[in-house]
Amino acid sequence: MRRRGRGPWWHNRFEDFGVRVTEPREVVMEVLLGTAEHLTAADVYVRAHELNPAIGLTTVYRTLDILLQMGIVQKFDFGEGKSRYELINNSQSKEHHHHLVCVRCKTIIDYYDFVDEELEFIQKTQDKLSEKYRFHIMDHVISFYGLCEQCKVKSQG
Amino acid sequence: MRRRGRGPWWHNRFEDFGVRVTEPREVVMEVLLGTAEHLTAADVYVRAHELNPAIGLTTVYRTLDILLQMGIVQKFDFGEGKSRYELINNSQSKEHHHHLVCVRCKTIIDYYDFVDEELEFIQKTQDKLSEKYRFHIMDHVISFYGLCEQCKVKSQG
DNA sequence: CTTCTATTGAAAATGATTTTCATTATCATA
DNA sequence: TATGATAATGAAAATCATTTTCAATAGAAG
Repeated sequence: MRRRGRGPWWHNRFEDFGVRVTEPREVVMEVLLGTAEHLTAADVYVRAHELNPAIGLTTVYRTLDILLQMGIVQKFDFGEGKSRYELINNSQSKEHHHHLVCVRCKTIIDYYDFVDEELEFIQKTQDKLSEKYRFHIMDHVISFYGLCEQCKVKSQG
Repeated sequence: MRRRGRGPWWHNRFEDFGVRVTEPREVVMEVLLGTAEHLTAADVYVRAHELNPAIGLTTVYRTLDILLQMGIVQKFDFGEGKSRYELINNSQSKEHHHHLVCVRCKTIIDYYDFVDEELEFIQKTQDKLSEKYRFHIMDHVISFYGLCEQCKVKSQG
């Protein structure tokens, strides 16, 4: 699932999208591919910078936005005042997960469980939504909000 | 379902949460109760200001955060660079909805459909998550990302 | 090689949110 | 009802993520 023509898979995606494959964009992809989870733009910048110090923060922002529009990354906002990005792994993959957010201490727990039920539900909903709103759905986010164990205890005290 | 003691329902919630019921907080609640959908902090400020010009933006932010922690409002981030707030209506209510977000033009469509399937799925998942992560879940958000009709067409051109 | 256009990075601008801090309001109790 | 402790407030300043501007550069097509 790697090369076709001459380069990694995303080269074709860039081409299809009508943008050039450039050094900075390659580096940003490299960073995203080489890491685990939700990075902020600044995180990406720091790592990209290690690989190639010529790359600027502005370009990182711009590249992330392009990747977002292409459906290659997903953008999250957890109310931290900044966004986080991560590569989209197909919904079926084990990387797919969602979040439990504590509204008090703002802790975020990733959970990878219960994908079966989710898949079934998402499939149904997605199909209906696509049709009704003529929307091409590429991805989804599910987040639960509440109190983590510690904050729950504090509430009662 | 209104008064008990002397005041609207949220007075008790404030009390339970250990914070005072003050004029600015009442006004913020009034604004939220009197409007339809997702307001930014600035929106709330403007409206609160009309009702009582003494109220400051800082207090609006602080109040919204308290309401968030109490589970009275929900905070949304759609990647606009600012958050939006709205009162939480019970999941079963007709007000409950989710969002379709266009990653290209950033348009947001609220949808109110398919609550039945959702309720079933959410119930199951929520119960399991609560137990496994000892998390007290108060609310959830489901968002779909993709391309709206117009942007879909542009992509193909 | 030349031209046209996309891309880039630095710096400045923007804009939302938070922090600081002195003042004021509120509550429980003397 | 007066009082002292503490919560809440608003204005201004500080932060910090993100966007815009703009001149310089790189890449593709001829």
